[in-house]
Amino acid sequence: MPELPEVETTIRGLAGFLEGETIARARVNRPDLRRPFPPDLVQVLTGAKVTHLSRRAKYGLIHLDRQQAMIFHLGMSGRWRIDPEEIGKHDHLVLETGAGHVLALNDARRFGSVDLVDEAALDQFAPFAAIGPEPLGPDLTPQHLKRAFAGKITAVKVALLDQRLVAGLGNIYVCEALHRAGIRPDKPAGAVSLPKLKLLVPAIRDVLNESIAAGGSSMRDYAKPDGELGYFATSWRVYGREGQPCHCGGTVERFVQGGRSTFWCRKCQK
DNA sequence: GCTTACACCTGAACGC
DNA sequence: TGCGTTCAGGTGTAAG
Repeated sequence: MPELPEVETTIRGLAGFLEGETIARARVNRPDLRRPFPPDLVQVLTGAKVTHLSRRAKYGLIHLDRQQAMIFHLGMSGRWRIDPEEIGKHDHLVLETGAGHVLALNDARRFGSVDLVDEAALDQFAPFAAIGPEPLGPDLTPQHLKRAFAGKITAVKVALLDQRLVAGLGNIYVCEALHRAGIRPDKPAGAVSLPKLKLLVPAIRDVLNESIAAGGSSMRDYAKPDGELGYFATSWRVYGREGQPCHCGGTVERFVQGGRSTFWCRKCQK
C-alpha cells in the first residue's frame, strides 16, 4: 500500500475536491472489497456534505454532515482516481460531487476496505481500538518503544510492523528507518537499547515526513489522486536495492522476515 | 499471551 | 506469442 505517507498524500489530494462539497451521486460496482461494502453506503453518501477529511494510521476518513464518517483503507493496491476518462473494471466505488468531479476508488487486488462509522463511535471502530500511537504525533517516544518492545523476542523489524505498537508503519518505511538508525532488522525488539531507540524515533519521523513532502512513493500500483506519481522512491536507501552499494561502502542485502522482504546493510546496521 | 504461517486477489515481470 | 511461476505496499485469523 500505500503506506502512511501515501494515505496522507491521498487525503490532501482528495480534500481539494471533497471538503465542503456535496456528494451528488454514489455507486458501488461490486458488493465488496476485502469485506462487503456497508449495505447503506450509497444511501448515506448520496446527498451528504463532506465536512473535512482526516487520517488515522493508514486509514483515510471522509467526515460527513450526518454524524458519520466513511473510513477507507487502500490495502495493497488501492488509490483514488480523480475525473478518470472512463470507469475501469477496478473502480469499485464511484462518487460524483456537486461540482461535477468524479472520484473513483480503484483497487485491483481488493485488499482495501470501506466502512461507515458513527462519529461518536470512532474510537470503538475495531481497527482503531487497539492501535498504537501515530508515528508523527507526540506519543511516539523512545520510552514508548522501550515499553512496547520489553520482553519481545520478535525481530524489531517485525515488531515495528505491528500496528498495536506503532500505527501506520509499513514494510518500506520500516526498512528505511532501521537503516537510518543503524539497527539490525533481525535484532530482537526487546534487545534494542534506549540510545538506539532515541535514534529510531527521529529516523521514523524523518523518513515519513520526507516521503510526504515528496508526495509519497511511486510503487507500481500507487499514484497520487491527481494521477501523478510520488517521487520518494528515488530516495530509498535500502528498499528494493539488493546488491547495490550502501552509502557506507557496504552492500544492501535482502532476506525474508515474516514472509516480507527486508532490505538492510550489515556494515552500518548493528 | 506470544509468535508464526497463511489466506485473501490481481497484475506485472520474468523465464522458458 | 503464450504459458507458468514468482512477487508485491497489509491485515486478520488460525495454529502451534
